[in-house]
Amino acid sequence: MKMDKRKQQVLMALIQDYISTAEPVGSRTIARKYKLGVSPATIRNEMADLEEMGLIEQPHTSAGRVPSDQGYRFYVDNLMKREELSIEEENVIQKSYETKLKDVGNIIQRTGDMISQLTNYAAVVMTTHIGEVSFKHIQLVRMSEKRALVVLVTETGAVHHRMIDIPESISVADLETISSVLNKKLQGRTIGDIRTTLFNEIYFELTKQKQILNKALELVREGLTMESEDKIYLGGVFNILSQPEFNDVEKIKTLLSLLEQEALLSDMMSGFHQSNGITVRIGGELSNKQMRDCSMVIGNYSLGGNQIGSIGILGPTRMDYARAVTIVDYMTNNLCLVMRRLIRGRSK
Amino acid sequence: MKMDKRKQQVLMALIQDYISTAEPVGSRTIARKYKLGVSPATIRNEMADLEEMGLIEQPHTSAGRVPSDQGYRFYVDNLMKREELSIEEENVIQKSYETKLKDVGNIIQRTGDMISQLTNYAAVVMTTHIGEVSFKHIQLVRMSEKRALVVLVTETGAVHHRMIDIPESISVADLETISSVLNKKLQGRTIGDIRTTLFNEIYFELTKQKQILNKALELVREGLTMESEDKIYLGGVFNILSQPEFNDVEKIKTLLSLLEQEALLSDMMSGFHQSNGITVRIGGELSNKQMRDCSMVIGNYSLGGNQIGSIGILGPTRMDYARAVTIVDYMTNNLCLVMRRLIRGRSK
DNA sequence: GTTAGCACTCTATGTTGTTGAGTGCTAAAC
DNA sequence: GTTTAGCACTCAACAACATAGAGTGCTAAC
Repeated sequence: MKMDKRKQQVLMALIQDYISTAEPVGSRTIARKYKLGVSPATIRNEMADLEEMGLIEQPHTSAGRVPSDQGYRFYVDNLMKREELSIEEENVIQKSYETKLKDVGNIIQRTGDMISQLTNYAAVVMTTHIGEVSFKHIQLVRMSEKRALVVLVTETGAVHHRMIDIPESISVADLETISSVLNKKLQGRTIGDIRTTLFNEIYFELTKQKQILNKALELVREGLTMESEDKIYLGGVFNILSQPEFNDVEKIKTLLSLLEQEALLSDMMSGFHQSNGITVRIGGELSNKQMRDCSMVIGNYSLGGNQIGSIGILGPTRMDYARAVTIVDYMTNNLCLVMRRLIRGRSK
Repeated sequence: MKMDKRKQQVLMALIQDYISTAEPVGSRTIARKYKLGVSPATIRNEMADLEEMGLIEQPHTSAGRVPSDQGYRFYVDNLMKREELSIEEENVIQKSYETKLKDVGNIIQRTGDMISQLTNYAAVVMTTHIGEVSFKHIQLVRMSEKRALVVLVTETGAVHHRMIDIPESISVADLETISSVLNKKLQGRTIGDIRTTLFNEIYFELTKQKQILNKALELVREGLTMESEDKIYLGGVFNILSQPEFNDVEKIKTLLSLLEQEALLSDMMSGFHQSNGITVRIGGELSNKQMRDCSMVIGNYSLGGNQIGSIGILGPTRMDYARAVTIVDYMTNNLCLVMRRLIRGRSK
């Protein structure tokens, strides 16, 4: 079946109406509100076609139509128009970053709060796998005879830490030496680099400098593999409970139990590190099938060319995609500036 | 009115039954299930008295009775018997801590997971105000011409960090010097100490050692006042949604919007740093009146005599207080050992 | 002081009827 | 060939009503 102009108009009208009312949309409503210049009967025919094409569906015989996942997909890909944020909204956002920025966590949290406030959906903000980020500083702190804390600072100002075992023979001074050698050697490399290639080199350097046990380095290596300890901020969940599709306690429970699993969230957010653009995952397209009532709009933010994290908006499939995309777009671009401000200081 | 033995028995039976069934309890049920050796009619009389005393109430005329906040209070203070955890449960808990402990956050998260799993309520675990904990290491890392990152490691293995402004004239070497002087001077002091008393002393030392600008120290001071950046873990919220008192979407929304505010949570948890024991806050006793359908059982955990955090169980007022208290008790004590293991390494 | 008996209350549940929105189909109009 | 008016039909949502059952308080007897 051909997707002619009018079918598109009908689909567009239907989706827009459904997005704003959450009620199945009938032919009469479309004819009346969206002035396509044809009668309800004609629209009924078009709708029958659209249904056959799998773009819309009927909850039950005597109800209006509702967009299907495929319908939303077509809308997002072909019909949707980008919006702009209003000046006031941009001001609100900028203002929220104005108070002293203290650390990355801070920024992430504010970003998430802002998003959920602006959209009335839930927001997910996460920092990507640490491997892609440049090394800034490492410090080994001796906590007891057997244990030390590895503290790793990345170029982005993120701090990772982890406790490791140390041989009892290593002194505070030794750890200091190790720290300083590492700092010299690792300057400017990415964490990924370090993990995979640099070890032999450093190992050589260290044995030359001092008779430190083989084990020392292995331990540092162990300390460095802080596998994917992404920080995830999730907020505004209660927002999406206001959406009429979630007035069922069972659904809320499932959703919440899923959202509490950070691994799962992180999973859903990842898988498109490649793209610079914004990804929209609709209903069943999400990696987790239990989330089929939800959609996500996801974008990556970067610093100095490296993608260092993602921003996601989580809402019902009946979500205002145009607005969500606009906001993710704005926020990802903005985050880059804000991060730079955190690290470089206020420029003006 | 006198609270005689039998009234207590009736109250006890009523509360136990209500806790397990969530249904208003009638006189017949008590007579049948709890074998007090009297007829329903007698129990009705006793219940009328208990109601007059404000310990139980009637949702409506033809329903059974339900404990009031006061009723639960009496139960918790006078009637409730401490339980013991079963050996299996203890094993499960111990096993959950067995995999490599990497940092404090790790431990806190596992503790929270464990609690919500064992109780089917929500768990809140937080680290207390940093001021009470001893200093271990400080490091200033230069991030750009104008900015540096202060990284602070406490004796408990917690890492705090914060970005500060620095004068452009300060070099990496200067920061290194400052770091090392600070490290020497601050060894073993508590953060609170440092903030209030030690500054002059260090200031003197530093000016003697090197001509570093006045500003440097002020900045460190600024960096140190990381006010109450408590980390809060909250998990298992979806558990408490299974409780029949939360099958109302409105209630869930209110609850969730409250729980998303960390400040509020932190508020509810604090206010009894004094006590070593376990605090039970029932319904309206909670600092936030919107939470009157919930109760919390809260305990503090400590390390080397210092209270360094709190554990809380959040459930409906109709909560199994005996079990909650047992679990909080076990977990707080256990956490002390686990923390020590994190820092000292496995002892055997 | 305790208990059996009884009238009374009130929610929860199920039944039934009604309403109204929306459809698909047909035949006429354009 | 496309569009539209008209109409019979379907189905969820809602309200009105009836019924059952759990539980109470009171009274009078034990």
